[in-house]
Amino acid sequence: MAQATGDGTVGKALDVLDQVASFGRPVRFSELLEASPYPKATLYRHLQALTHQGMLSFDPDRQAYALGIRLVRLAHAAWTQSSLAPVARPHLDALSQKVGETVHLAQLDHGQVLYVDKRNAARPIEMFSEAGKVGPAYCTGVGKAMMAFLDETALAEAVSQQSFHRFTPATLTDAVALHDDLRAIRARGYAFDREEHEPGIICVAMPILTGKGRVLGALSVTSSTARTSLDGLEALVPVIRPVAERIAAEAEDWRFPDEGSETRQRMTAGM
Amino acid sequence: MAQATGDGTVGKALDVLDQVASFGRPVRFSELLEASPYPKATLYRHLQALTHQGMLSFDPDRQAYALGIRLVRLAHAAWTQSSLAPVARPHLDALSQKVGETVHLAQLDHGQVLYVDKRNAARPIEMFSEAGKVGPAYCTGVGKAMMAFLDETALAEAVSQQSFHRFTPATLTDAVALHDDLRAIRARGYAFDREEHEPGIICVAMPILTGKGRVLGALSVTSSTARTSLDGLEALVPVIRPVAERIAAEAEDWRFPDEGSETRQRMTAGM
DNA sequence: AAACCAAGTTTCACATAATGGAACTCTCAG
DNA sequence: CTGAGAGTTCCATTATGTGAAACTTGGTTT
Repeated sequence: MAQATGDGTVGKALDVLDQVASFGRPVRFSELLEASPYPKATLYRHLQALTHQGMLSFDPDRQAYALGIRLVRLAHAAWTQSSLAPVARPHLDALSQKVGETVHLAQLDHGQVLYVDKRNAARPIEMFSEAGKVGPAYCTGVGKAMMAFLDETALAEAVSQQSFHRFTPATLTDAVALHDDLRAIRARGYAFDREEHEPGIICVAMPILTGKGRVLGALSVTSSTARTSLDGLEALVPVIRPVAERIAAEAEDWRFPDEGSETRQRMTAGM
Repeated sequence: MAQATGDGTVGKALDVLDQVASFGRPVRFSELLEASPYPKATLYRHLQALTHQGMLSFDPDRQAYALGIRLVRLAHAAWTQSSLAPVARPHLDALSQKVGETVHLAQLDHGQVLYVDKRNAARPIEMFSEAGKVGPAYCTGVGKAMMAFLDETALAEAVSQQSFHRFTPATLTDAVALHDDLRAIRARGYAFDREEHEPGIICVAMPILTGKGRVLGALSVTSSTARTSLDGLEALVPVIRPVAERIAAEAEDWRFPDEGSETRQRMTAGM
């Protein structure tokens, strides 16, 4: 239901791409065929096209399709040219340093939370293996912080995409409970995760909003009930809020440093 | 000439995607139109479809298109399910620790070198802003190490995609010189970068090959002429080679830990 | 305020390109 | 050798993408 991809051929091809992604491992043609709404020939040609384009790679030994490295290249570009993530980087460094806790930066993607950066007080960030992860929106601080400030239609769509799986006793398991919490968040200006996703894990999350109130992303500080409490985290709000505001401001008037924009040929500095 | 995208509608749409990427910043419709081979309406519909699909994002304030965050999500999946990068991770850690120099892991993508991971002896890895970068193949250690072990047709294609720009006096500036070096590399089993890309920067690079001799990627240790010499780097070969072999072996019989593969809904562990 | 202009969006007849059933080819197992 | 399963190609049908041109919108000039 509500499969609703629909955007012509391109949409279908990207469907196939997602399908390959959803397996989380290289897949055989027949496995895809089984799970695909498309007939053999159609699926085949889409796989061909995507492979030819480098969006998929085909491992001839294993006879299996996997996601292609062109995606990594594109994502690098996406991350770099997104106004939010690169601008936020130094601020995340400073913030995690200051509060000594794990800091996340997230954006909303099809009703899900997508983590675009992270600072783990102790260990340094773990690259692609960490950033790029997605998680549920209805039971995470960042997710709720962002949803709370969506306009009506965007919110409705986002809510409809939530699965409301109960992870812990505190998980909000229906749209009504979620809306209540969102209302409170809107009034308060920031969100909490009260062990809603994982027992013992709590966080405060602050939305990152443009001057006009559009949601750019969210910022959170995560800790555990063993180390602190919700009150303890709330005490950090005066530290977190200005960081979020700063990031928003910088992201908004981020005028691109005029790099020579050669087509598809960005040189690296250090080999 | 040799624009050769060609794969039907999907290919064209991905062209557009690349075009947006090539700007390195959010772009207006008209800017794209100017640089696009496609007529207004066609370009417009492709942008619509891609945006709708989350491959592009449209910033309503700026009225500009940028790469979408869906790419980041897909790239995360690509990185995770690629057999090379995740398998290599601990080995890179160990290697950089051991040799105390910068270590790169790269793959070949359309004749260019794509860095998929990196360890910088001193500073921790710089995430998306580093991994995902592309560089020239003909004048880097990893690039030459990989090209040297391609089969004839793949090599011909890769060579044809080199730009042979002279970065330093040592840069190989034509196909003949490159072929000579590749022959030597094939004989020797590993490649050098003799300040060919950047003055003062040298490296040794080892290809990562499957049992059948297929190129999976390459591994390099980079340093500067101030700190060491080519001989000094060559002395590390006995350390590097087994690492490359180990990674190759593990990547080859990487049988995927059977995670529950829910479609498009991978849960995160720590909020 | 009216006229203008540029940027973006929609329309529509047409032609290209995607579709999918079926036939074909390969490879491997019995 | 025979059969089964997986993967690839064919081809008539039809859905889709195409692009010139008309239209709408928002901002600027006279």
